[in-house]
Amino acid sequence: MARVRLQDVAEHAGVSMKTVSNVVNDYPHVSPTTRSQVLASIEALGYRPNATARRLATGRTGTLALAVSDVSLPYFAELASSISRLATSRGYRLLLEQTGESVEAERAVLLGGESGLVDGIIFQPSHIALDDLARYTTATPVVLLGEGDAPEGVDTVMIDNTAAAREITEHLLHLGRRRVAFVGHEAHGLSATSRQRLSGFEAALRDAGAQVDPALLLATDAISPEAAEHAVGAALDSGLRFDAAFCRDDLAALGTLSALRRRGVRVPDDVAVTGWDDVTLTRFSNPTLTTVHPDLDHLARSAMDLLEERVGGYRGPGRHVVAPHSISVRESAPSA
Amino acid sequence: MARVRLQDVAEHAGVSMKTVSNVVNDYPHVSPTTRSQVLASIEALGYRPNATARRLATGRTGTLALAVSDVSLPYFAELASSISRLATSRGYRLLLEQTGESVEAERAVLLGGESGLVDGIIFQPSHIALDDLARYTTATPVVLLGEGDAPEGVDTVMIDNTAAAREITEHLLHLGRRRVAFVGHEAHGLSATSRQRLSGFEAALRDAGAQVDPALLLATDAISPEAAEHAVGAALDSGLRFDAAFCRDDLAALGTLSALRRRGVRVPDDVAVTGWDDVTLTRFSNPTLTTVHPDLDHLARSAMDLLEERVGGYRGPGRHVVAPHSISVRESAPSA
DNA sequence: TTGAAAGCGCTAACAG
DNA sequence: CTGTTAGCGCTTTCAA
Repeated sequence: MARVRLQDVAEHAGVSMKTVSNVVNDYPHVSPTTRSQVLASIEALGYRPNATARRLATGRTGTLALAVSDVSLPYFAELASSISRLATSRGYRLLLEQTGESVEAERAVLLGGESGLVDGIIFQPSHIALDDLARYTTATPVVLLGEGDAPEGVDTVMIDNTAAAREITEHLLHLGRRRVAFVGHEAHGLSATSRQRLSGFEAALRDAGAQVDPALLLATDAISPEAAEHAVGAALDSGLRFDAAFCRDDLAALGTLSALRRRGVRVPDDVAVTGWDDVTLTRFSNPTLTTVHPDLDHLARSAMDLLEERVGGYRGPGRHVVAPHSISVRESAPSA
Repeated sequence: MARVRLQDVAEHAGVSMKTVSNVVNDYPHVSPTTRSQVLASIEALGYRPNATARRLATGRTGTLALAVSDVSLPYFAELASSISRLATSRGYRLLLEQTGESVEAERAVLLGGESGLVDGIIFQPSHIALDDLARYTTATPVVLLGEGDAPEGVDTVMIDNTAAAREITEHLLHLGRRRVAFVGHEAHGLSATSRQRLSGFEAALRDAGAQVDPALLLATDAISPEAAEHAVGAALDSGLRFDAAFCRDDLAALGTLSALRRRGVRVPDDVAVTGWDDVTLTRFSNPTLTTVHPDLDHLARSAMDLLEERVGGYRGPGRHVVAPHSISVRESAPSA
């Protein structure tokens, strides 16, 4: 499959490489005759420009990276879908990186492995520490997603986790619930995400004069519905009682619903349940799920905007966009 | 951020570019002294090899593309996660492409836009026609996923859809169900996927002497739980009755469960429901979902194997791997 | 074991 | 409006 090069097209058309290049890149100043001639040659030879060579020559890769822990998690899947669409519409390709549960992998994202491969990175860190983040910041523009502190000089986009946590807890309190469990934070090594949600949760309880019972903080050893089901199940079996469950995310909520159902506990009658992320399936669970709705569109768009500015050469201080959120009220914790 | 080049390292270390290159690429024949010297210089200057330049020089990109319609769909999300992990473990990066509902986009995947960007493509087509597929096959190695016919010479990996459809239909028949609806195929322009599942479905019904009632083929105008909920809801409201629903995929099944629940129809007592794909959430729906379980691991691994052989230069005829499947029996259509 | 130099395919000054 | 030419940063014969 001898590849056809710009050179070959030039010869075939009897013009210079520059002219072919001009045609390929839709340069304005090419005579119509020449243009059609060149186009004919391109067609005849089946020429396709080599993206790699172009990259090397221009220095722009036209590629962005999205790094999340695991795209099989519905929230990240929806985020990836959204970012991918946006990237395409703005003329970028999208490289997908999964960091799993490994801090190493998160570091590698920042170090960029081999650099020069992408113009910028949209990165939702899960486990890496703040100072690590700061240390590994490289020349490649980065926008941080999710929550947690960010090193100075780095752009971030996130919803106000603490406020959202407070709101959805208040929603539970308005329902008259007083023994509210928190489900799904990490048993060891609390993530920034969990920390913020917990903090809003506790603040709301305190403000309402409700008790914050440490026994009601049900940690899990994984971010998964299975782990949540297990944790909630074990708690119930040990005799623990509560009338509401604030779940760290929709997946934990799904596991919680499952644990409750298997034990004949009615939702929302006996226990009201809330999730976080408002992924599609929350509208199809049984019961449907009350959950925090982040404005994913706004989030994705902001991230792309900030990143494009950095790619475009912006060198200023870190910007911090707070994306809007709302509470999607459904059956698992209806309106009062 | 003046980039550090191989050249710079060479000068700093007082050796030639070739030597630095040798060190960077772990070439065997470099004297330990030289090596450590070079490594020191690399460290000192903070050198990172430029991937693009390397690509241009070697011709290998070290990148694979995965093209699916939409990664926010759970099955594709789980597929992408799996393929991404595999790709990483084999030393590739993964470019994510979403084709949405557009045949154009699917063509573009094959044409490769600008080529030379990836070594190979794993592609699950949704809408493109067979002859289109054949016409647009290019120099870039491709492995086709999903179902449907493939042009000669192209590698494919899929489960035996027709057989799986037959099996899960038989499961429903063993439960004594006789009026089985089919939910979720396209109203216009049946996809190859739907066609095969329908054909296995109908074959099983016929073999059992059950009736194939055209009124029970509930098409939807999108591949989504909403669309399925709508279609099933409309059918029920119009007085249509059935005792089982074979859903084209898990999302359609979720929508079906929802429609049934809203109308007080009990699952599985009144209507048994089955899905397809066995995505994570099927274990947490209420009721949990009986569904076709494709061996995703086998599927992903096979696709990678075939692709790597092609990338490695294999030019033989198309291979066709049939990945194993099974039926995951859960509450929505329990064992007889 | 290491060095010199010729590309990989394209872009972009700079001339013409 | 079009041609010439020098890189982009790395790999890779071929010599030394």
